[in-house]
Amino acid sequence: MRCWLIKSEADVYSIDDLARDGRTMWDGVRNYQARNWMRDEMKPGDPVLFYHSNGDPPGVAGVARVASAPYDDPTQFDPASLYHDPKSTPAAPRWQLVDFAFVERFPAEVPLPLLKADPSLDGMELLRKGSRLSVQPVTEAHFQRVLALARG
DNA sequence: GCCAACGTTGGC
DNA sequence: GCCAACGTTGGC
Repeated sequence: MRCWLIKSEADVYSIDDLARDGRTMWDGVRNYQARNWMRDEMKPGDPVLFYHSNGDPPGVAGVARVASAPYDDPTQFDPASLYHDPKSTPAAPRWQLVDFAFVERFPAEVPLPLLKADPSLDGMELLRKGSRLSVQPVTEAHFQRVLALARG
């Protein structure tokens, strides 16, 4: 089992939206590295930190878990979708995704400055300068540390 | 709103 | 295959 982190802008799709929906299809990822993690490495049941990017401050808002095997992102075939990819066909799809299910919402977000200030999180991909990957692996130690921070 | 970091595209 | 131009992400 591996641990993960996914990013979403809270005003686009937040942990509260996931709590309401129960589970969701993580569509629209159009970065090959992020796709590869979902397609090749994620397993149902893997725990996932849910990060709100672009907040003031940004921070980790809760926990989800991988809730499906990978499958083709249907939005790539839909000309009406923002995520339509004209170079992608059902016979040769480019983009795969997984579903995520709600696990918990933290009482308060763990803010990015707190993560940055924590020496035990050194090396976390999220904290790397210039890191933009929206789906990324997290070590179990880092995952547990974020949970500990969330529980104060 | 600014800008650094990064990924992708396309000309050559 | 190189690399400049461009678009996007995301913190500040």
